[in-house]
Amino acid sequence: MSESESFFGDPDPIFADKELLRVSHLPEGDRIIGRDQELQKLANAIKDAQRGGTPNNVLIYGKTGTGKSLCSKYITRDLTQAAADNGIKVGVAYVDCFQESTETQTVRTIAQALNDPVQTDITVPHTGVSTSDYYRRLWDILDARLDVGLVILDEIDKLEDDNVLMQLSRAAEAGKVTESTLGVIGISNKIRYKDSLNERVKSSLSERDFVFPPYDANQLREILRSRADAFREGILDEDLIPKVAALAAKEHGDARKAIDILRYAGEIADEHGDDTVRVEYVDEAHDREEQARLSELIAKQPEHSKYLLQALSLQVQEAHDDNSAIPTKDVYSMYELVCERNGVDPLKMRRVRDLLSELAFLSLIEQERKGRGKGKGAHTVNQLVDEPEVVVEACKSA
DNA sequence: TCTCCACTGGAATCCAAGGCGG
DNA sequence: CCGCCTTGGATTCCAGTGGAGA
Repeated sequence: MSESESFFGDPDPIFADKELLRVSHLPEGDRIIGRDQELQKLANAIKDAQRGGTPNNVLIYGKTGTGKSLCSKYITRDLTQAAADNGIKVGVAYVDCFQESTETQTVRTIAQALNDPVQTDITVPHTGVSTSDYYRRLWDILDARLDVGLVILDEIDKLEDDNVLMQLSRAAEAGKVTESTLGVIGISNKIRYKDSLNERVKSSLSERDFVFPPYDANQLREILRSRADAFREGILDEDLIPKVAALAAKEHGDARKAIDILRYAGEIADEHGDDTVRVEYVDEAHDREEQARLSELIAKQPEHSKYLLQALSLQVQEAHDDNSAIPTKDVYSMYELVCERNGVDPLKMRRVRDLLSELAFLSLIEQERKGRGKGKGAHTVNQLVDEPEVVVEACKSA
């Protein structure tokens, strides 16, 4: 790559089209690997929509990185086009229930995604109106500009209550919408999710359910090869893709992880000024991937949760024992210091306990209740799941 | 086995931000 | 513009818990 000197610097020596290595990159149909059956089943479930009929509601299960979101997005996009050829207007709303976990937020997001203010003359404000108002606007939007609305609820198990599912799945029969119809695609990591639903929602929501199995090493290898165009010709070490695929297959067959590791390996080669992406970079790339995933999760947390994580990390470091469990009270006093250092007012104890149990729910920390003996009552101790140094680093970058 | 009491966690309440109808 | 309503985060209040020490 040294022959093309330019005032604007050399072209990227490693990547030809890095976009291909973004996880959100939606490949063309022939490039979704090893999911032909699943795509066909999904298509069958919702195919009525392309003639304006009501699609079946679907629940999809599978571990992270098994292509659930990808296939849902792909198939709904395909359906929207096929329907448009029949003169049927299909709208797709994608909701990440991790981010929009309350009923109000979910309805609002759906309404915003399906709305076109110019066409419907309906506004969907960010705050200030009641939940039922959001519902009413959503129904109006559906009737006004669509024949079929498809709602993808990703990480559906993170929803706080299932009222929204009830409303969505029964919208048509309850006469909320008359000119249009509605289908729901729910995506869950937890295979037992269905058991937590009440009977009515369960029967209407999971008319069909599918399980996406983890990718095996062969499929992962193929997936990685299909994205190898992201790199310049011939710079990948021969054993690189098989090694990354084997690593990811061992860890739950997560394709997203595999792609991320491949990208990091490329970046490491770039930093070393190396013109080959060597197989030796894989371990470091793996570390980076784990750190990045943690940072991403921590970055999504509220400000004070980050301070709490920092406080807990500091105490664990002070204790010189990565597995030491810190009582909530001690975490709180350290947290007050962290807040002071950052120039913010600390939250009260009660609120902090809520945030801590939320962090425990996300498996960023572990909590255990302990007794303390006479006159001491019960209390909770908190433990970091990850290395304190890593957590502190993640909090800083977030 | 009983008791003690700090900590837990549910519930009520407050507050800020923001839309809506009059 | 004003009063009223909604949501969601934070605070306040308080009854209940639970396990080591007696």
